[in-house]
Amino acid sequence: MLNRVILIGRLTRDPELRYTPAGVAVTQFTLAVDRPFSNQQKEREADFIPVVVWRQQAEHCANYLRKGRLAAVEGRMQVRNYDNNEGRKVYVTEVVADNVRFLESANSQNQGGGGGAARDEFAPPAPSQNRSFGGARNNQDPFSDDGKPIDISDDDLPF
Amino acid sequence: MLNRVILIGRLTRDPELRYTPAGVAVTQFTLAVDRPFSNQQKEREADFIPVVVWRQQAEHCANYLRKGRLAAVEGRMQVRNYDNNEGRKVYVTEVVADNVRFLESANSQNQGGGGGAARDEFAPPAPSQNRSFGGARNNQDPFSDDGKPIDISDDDLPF
Amino acid sequence: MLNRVILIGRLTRDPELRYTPAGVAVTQFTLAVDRPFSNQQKEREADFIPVVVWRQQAEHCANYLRKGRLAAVEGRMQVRNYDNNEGRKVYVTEVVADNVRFLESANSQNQGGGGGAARDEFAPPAPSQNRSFGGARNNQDPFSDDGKPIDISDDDLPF
Amino acid sequence: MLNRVILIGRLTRDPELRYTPAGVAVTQFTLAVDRPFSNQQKEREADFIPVVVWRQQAEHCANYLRKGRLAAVEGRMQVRNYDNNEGRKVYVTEVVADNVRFLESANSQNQGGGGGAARDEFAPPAPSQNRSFGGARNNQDPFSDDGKPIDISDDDLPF
DNA sequence: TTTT
DNA sequence: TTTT
Repeated sequence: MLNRVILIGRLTRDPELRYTPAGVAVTQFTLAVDRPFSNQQKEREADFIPVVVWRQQAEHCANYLRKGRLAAVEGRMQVRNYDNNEGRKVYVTEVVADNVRFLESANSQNQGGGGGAARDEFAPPAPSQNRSFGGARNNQDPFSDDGKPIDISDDDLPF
Repeated sequence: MLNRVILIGRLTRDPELRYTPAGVAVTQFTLAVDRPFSNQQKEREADFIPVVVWRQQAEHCANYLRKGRLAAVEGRMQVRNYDNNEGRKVYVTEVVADNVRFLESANSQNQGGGGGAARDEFAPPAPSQNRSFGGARNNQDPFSDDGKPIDISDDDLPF
Repeated sequence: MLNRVILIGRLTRDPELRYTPAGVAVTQFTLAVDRPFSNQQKEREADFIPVVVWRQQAEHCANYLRKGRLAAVEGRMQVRNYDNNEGRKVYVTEVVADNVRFLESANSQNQGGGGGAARDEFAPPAPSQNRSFGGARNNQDPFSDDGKPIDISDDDLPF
Repeated sequence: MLNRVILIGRLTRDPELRYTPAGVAVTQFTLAVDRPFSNQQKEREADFIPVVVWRQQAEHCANYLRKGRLAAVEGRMQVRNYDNNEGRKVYVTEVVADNVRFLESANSQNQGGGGGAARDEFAPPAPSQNRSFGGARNNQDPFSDDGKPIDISDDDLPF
């Protein structure tokens, strides 16, 4: 009935932009959110929370976010499940974001490094005809490295 | 850095109260949270979100919440993982609540039914010595039906 | 940059539905939100928080909410100011809701009383041509009892 | 019953640290929170939201926040009222924070400037005996520039 | 009275 | 599989 999540944390990797068969943009990344206090102060701890962003914001995230950057995410918790290749039900919990704020600009000290970004971080997103074309052409499985099903479906669209 | 979740939904079952070896109360339940809109309006959908409550609120929840009741939960998202019996890492996402509100009183129409509740829903919680005794004696695995590890540890205490 | 409020409380009065000159529906009510703990446990305390709802939800609120009912409100804090009749700047803080949940149905025990509601609480909202007509004709000041300016403007529309 | 606010914005001025007669630290500042979209895109708009922080976090804020800095604030909305010198009831709405996150460190480009900060931003807070002494001695009215009553009372303590 |  |  009401489902609201707000997170501030850092990207563990560069975001991954994919497209559904119908050409809808979707970006995934994981946010490392430090816990307020570790139990016995042993080591510092964080929760690693998967985030999904759709449509125009997906492209903004892909263009302006990078590994290590600080971001605020507002959305809702979603629990999906599917049967893995051993016939076992696997549950996946993600935050479906409807609002992402970039809390560090690209000219901060925190460049994510690793060199050789082919993509200009400040270029506006490519025109949408191109994007939906490119998107439809992208036949890699979007979420496979998370053990999620091969094909991202337009049924997953949250709105 | 910031991690806040607010949910309103209905319990899918009666809450389960357990105790850590050190005698700390912990209650688990799952909240069914209706999604704002199903994609193609096919059938009604909900997210089923596991909630963990600690200490005094754990006992309040066990005493006053029942299957089917409406509740508001405020807390943070937590992602745990453990190795299952096939040596595979399993990820568990829960909401660790620091605030639970009961939005339906026990004398509402929505009793959860199923008859024969031995426990008086309006009785004050039993004295804590008894409870922590009983708790420490309870050697069933608390989270087993979710595929979580047998023993709940005091290391899981959020504060 | 990010502005999110979530409240659960009870209406202090029946909601008031008005219309802007352009015929956009807007409803106002005040939510009494109990404080978690009074300071010295003297008497029970609450915050009385003004809420504004626009468009379709405004009409739902007017139709289904009543004084005393429990509701959840999600929105953003807004601070307006205007010059009062003594030429002094007055600040008004409200929650502009984008999501209102009715936590008690009309057939609960909590009817708000006062007798003689002419409006059927479960009737669907009147057809929109009528409403916007009636709205445009309603030339009472919408927010006057709160000391707010006489005319509600279409400039106040949040989206 | 539930009252939660999360804001991200920039301080409009340096925070002001005061102490209650009993020596409890309290800091006030205003957060400028940009609105998601101005109505007709005329000019950019923001809400200016007063924030109050108590105890240890009050001192952290006074030490590490400055005008112009980005911060995240988590807390609850509080509506106070008092009678002004014309015998008129004035309502004051603030966010009582229980969690403040500094989203820009002091060595960012965004120094707030204005020269001559006597206080070292990275020095740890002064020892608490001194602080509560200094605090108790501070008999200026803490909130006077907001038109609030002269004396801040220990009754205002939220917990 | 307002911030980037 | 994880971020500063």
